[in-house]
Amino acid sequence: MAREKIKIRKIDNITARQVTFSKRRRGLLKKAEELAVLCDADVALVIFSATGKLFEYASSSMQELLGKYKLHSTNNVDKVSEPSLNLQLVESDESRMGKEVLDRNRELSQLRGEDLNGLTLDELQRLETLLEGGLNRVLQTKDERIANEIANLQQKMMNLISKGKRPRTTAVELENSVINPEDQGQSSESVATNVYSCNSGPPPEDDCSDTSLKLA
Amino acid sequence: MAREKIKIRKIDNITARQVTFSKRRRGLLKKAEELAVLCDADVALVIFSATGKLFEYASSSMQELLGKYKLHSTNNVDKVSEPSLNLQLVESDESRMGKEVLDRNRELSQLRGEDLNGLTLDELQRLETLLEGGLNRVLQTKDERIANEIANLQQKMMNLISKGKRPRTTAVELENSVINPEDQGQSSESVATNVYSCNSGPPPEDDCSDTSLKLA
DNA sequence: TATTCTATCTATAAGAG
DNA sequence: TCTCTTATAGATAGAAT
Repeated sequence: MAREKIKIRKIDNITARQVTFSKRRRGLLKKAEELAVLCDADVALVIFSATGKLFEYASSSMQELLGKYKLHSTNNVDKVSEPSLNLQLVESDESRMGKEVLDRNRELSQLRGEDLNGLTLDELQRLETLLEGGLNRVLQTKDERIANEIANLQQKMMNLISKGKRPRTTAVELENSVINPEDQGQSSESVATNVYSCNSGPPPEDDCSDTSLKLA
Repeated sequence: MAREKIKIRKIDNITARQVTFSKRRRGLLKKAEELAVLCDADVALVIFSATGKLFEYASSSMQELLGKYKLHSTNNVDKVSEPSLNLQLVESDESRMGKEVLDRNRELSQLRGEDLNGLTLDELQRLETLLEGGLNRVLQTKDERIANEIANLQQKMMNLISKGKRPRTTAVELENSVINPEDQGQSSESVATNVYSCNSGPPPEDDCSDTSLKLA
């Protein structure tokens, strides 16, 4: 836009490139602000020079804007935090955590109160997907944990049984017993109770209390 | 930069503002790219229109750039989590919920990956409850939003109908029509399509296109 | 709304300090 | 590296479509 027309490709001459960077950077920042003001838009602009220096503009809070961006963009927060498998260990980790914290913070503040009213339908949709994904992961982990605990308990019981106690259920019956996932999330005690409930009737009081103590 | 010089402040006329937004947005995106190419810089640009629509440019991966930004900017995660904006309401709210937010933050970062394995069953249970609550709030807000949009559209349609158009569905039928929540989050147009789908058959082309245009 | 058409206004490439 | 100057390329306000 000046004396001569130039092609849009990396400027070879280093000095010229730096000069151009300085000029155009200013222009870009200015125009970013103008757009935000004139059109009531939210604008975030981040520029890193080739030497790594940072320049930025944000019409409001950069954090807010980036958080909002996260909601709109591929809500793959996980995918985002994963890809840096190869390089900078500490660095990428820090930035990842920072990002995570920010994201979560924003999400939390949104799901906490009525901030939700400020969100668009699309944003709500993304939040929903996000929360659902998290919830599913939690549920899955919980179920696995419970299944493991139950397995452990069964093992312990079988050990006891093999030590001479007279079982009210055989080993085979225990293995085939169906555990109701609805009754999870409690202590070992309640799980044990659950196992007992698979029997046809309640155990005699003496043995029951005895076993419960050992399992608790 | 044209017929007349304008002052850099919010354009009052809505139409003019939108037109300007469209033009300047393009210009800004173009210049962002030019700067990146010419000067070998890393540039990230995020623009939200006043209506919440997202436009973006990133010279490389937006994720990488934002991560890089996090490192350079206030490396301070604490300062970041405090961005309680500018309102007293928010602030008091923030301090009141401060601890809880921090806790949830930790929990949420845990539900991201396999960190869940470090949690006890009880902790998982808490997480589950938390997420369920948030999810419910999001869903409720979304449903309300959708219901509102639908109501608006119905009102518009009824207005059209009352202006003499011969309806294929009566007002009562419209009110009783069941809207499928799966099809939300889109423009008025798609919702209108949805409403039409509640009819026994597709509307004649002439009227359909006519109404669609007026609703869009 | 988004484009197209101009007349103008801005940004900026070169060059000099 | 930044600034100022100046000529020119580029962006865009307003109007029309």
